[in-house]
Parts: sequence; C-alpha cells; structure tokens
Amino acid sequence: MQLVWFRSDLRVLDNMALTEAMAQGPTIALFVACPQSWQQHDMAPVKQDLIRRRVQALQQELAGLNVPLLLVEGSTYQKIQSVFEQLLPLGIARVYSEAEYELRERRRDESLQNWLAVQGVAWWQCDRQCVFAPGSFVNGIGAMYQVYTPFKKRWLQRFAEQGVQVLAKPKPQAPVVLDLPELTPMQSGDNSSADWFVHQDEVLQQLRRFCQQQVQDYKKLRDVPALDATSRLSPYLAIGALSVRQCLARLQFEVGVDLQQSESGASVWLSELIWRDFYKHVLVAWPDLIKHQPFQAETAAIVWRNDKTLFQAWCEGNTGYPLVDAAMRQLNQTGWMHNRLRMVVASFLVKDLHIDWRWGEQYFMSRLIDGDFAANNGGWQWAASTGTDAAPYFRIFNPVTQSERFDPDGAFIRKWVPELAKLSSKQIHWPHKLPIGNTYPAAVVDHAKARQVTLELFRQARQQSDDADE
DNA sequence: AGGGCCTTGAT
DNA sequence: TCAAGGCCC
Repeated sequence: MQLVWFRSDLRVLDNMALTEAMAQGPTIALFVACPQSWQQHDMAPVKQDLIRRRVQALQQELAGLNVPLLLVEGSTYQKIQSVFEQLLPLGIARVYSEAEYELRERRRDESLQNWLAVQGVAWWQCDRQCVFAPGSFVNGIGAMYQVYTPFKKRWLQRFAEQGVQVLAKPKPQAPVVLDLPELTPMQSGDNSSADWFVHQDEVLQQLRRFCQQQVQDYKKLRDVPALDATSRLSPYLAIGALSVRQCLARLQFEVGVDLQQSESGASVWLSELIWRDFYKHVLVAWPDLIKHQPFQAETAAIVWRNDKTLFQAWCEGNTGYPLVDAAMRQLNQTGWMHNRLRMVVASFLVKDLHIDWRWGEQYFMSRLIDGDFAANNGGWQWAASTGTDAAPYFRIFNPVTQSERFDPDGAFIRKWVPELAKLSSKQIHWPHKLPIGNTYPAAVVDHAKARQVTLELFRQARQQSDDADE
C-alpha cells in the first residue's frame, strides 16, 4: 500500500506525490490537522478554517479516484508519528509528500523519515512548491541571488527553455478495501473562511476568469484597492489548493504571446508569481530567516520604539490615517488585505510608528488567510529595508499621498471606515482640518516628523555598525 | 515598488 | 502660484 501525506499541496490536479504513489500501486491518503503546531506558527484561525474546509472537499475529489483520504485530528507535529504507527499495520510500503521549507516542517519530516526507515517504510518527497526547485538557481559566484531582477531574468530564461509541466489528473484506481484503525476524526473549523470557496472547480474557474478577463488590465488596475482587480488566488496558493504551475499554464494558454511583452498585464502578474518563487528560494538559502533575523545584519542594531499603544492603534485600525485604518479593518474583518495596502501599512508601522517589523510580520500571520512565511517575511523585510533587495531605508511612503493616488475618490476608505463615509473625496484622505469632531481618531503621529526620526534611526544603526568595523 | 525640498520657468 | 525636474535621504 502507498500512502500520500497531504500538507501544503491540497489538490488532486498537478500533485506529483499523488501521481507518483498511484503509479506505484494501491494508494491511500492522509491529512493530519495540527492546531497546536499551527498556533506556534501564528497561523490565522481563518486560514486554519480554510484548510479544514478544503480537505473535506479534497476528500470528495479523491473519492472520485477511489483514493480514501483519512482526515485525522492531531495536535503537534511531534505527535504525528503516533498516527503513522497506527497506519503501518495496513502494510504501508512508502510515504509520499511534497516538501515544505519552514524549519519546524523540515524537522518534522526529517524525524519522521528516520523513524519510518527503521520501520522499513520508504520515503519519497518532491520539490514542487516553486516552479523551479530552491537551490537550483545560482549567480556568477555560485550563491543564491540576493536581488530580484537578476533572479527574475534567470527564471524567465529557464522558463523559456523548459516551459512548465502540469501533471494530469490520475486515473481512478480500483476501490481499496481496508480495515482502518481507530483514529481521532478531524474536527470541523469555525467556518470563518466561509466567504472563500474551496471546491477545485470553483478555484479553477476563478483562475480561468482572471486570466481571460482581468489580467490584461492588471498592470493598470492592480494598485487600486477599491477595485477587485487582483487575482485573489493567494489563499489557494498558500494551502496548495492550486499550484503555481496551474497558474502559469492557464496564463500561457489564455494570453499567448502577451506574456512575452514586458508591459502586458500578464507579465506583471507573472512577475508576482516569480516573487513568490524568489522568497521561497531566499528562505531555503538563508534558513536563519525563519528565526526572524534581519537579512541585512546591520539593521539588527536599529532601536525600535515599540510603543504598545501605537501598535494597538495600528492593529485595530485607529491611527487617524484613513487609508491605513481602512486597510487594517479590511484585514481584521476579512482575513485578507489588498497588496498595495500591505505595503502602505507595513511602511507606516515601521517608518511612521517605529515599531519592529517583526511585530507586524507576526500580526499579519495571525490574521491573514493567505499567510505564507516566505512571502510574508520577504514582504515585511522589503518594507522595513532590512531584507534582500529591500526598499532603500529612505523610501518612506506618505500615507496621505498614497491614499490620494490609489484611492482617489475615497471609495475604499468609505467602505471600511464608515465614520468618514460622508466626507468629500478631497477631505477624506486627511480629515483632521475639519471643524466638526466625530468618532474618528486624531492622527497618532505627525508623518513629517516621524519620517525624520526614521532617517535618524537608520543613520544611528549604520554608524554603530561602522564603528564596530573599525 | 517614494517623497521632501529646492530651483526654475511658465502662468 | 504651481508644474516639472533634479538632488538627496
């Protein structure tokens, strides 16, 4: 008997572990919910619920292939071995999975692989989260790229040479008859992700619709948070309900040569998918990132202000900066935030409130339905100017200017900050010069002053680092 | 995937 | 006054 262990690859299509197992013989599948380990990763409840709902749908889809999926309620990664102990009497020959790159996940796999080897059970794992496997790209001096643009260039070159291979849906196997052991059945979640569908056909339909109807305007409209102009596929990529190869193949199929034109919407979306690969490759090349070390070592010397009251105002969306508050309220109420706004609120936390970027990183993980360590860490370190290919320290978003530029008529602010809904589109971006007070909070900091403080914080850290070198 | 501040030259 | 451009952080 072959056993496919599903983790962050919760799909039937383009699933190499499933395909390989079924090619070898009769196959069963396993998923173990580990809420205590998820909690240690700060995984958002809404993401946990999406996973629980998704694996229920996956169970039905696998049933169509006569592959039984065992949904087990576990606790921590350390205790997964006991689930396998109960399954081995079924005569498991080999365990198949797709590699994950975070530290605890790697340790979990390593210890399980070692234990299985002692039991005489083989281990098979594929490297398919990225389009090209981490470690397979090196620059001129034999190291992983630290800058996105040359990485992308190399990536596109390889994509042109090799294309992308999407695995077909496996053929159904003959029904398997099993005497299953007593396992704790997986619990259902809190249904907080109910606004996001979980069935394969719906996910694929959204991908198709995006590539057919929306991607051509992506370059122009993706930065406008009031519009629904982004793909909204990130939650599915994060849990592997959709693979990046499926995205690429569909994109190529729908837009054809447009993908070659660097100004097309399709190529801009492609670039976002390459960013996803980039940050996973970065994580594998510099595993200490998982311990929350800044990539640029000298930025570890920055003395953050870390004011808890200001942090709370940011978390709750009560900073007095309308676009920042609208964005945080969107996150808190839906578990998702528009990408442009992720940059705006991250810049604001770090460079206006002078709060450690790791506080923001953790808060995002604890709330995002699409939380992914590599992308989230990469994004925060970009915004904080501490990362690979980061924004320069002096790039400091003006939250009011960003608001005027990307939410010109205030539609997004009106939706999420109802106290301001009646203001004109001129007043709504900075509502503090108005005679009437309403319930909207005063601005918690002065941007112009805060900006100067940021420049000083980075100057001091750089000086300290220079002194240490002498 | 910035913005503050200054200069310049057109209104 | 103010848009445009350059320089700087």
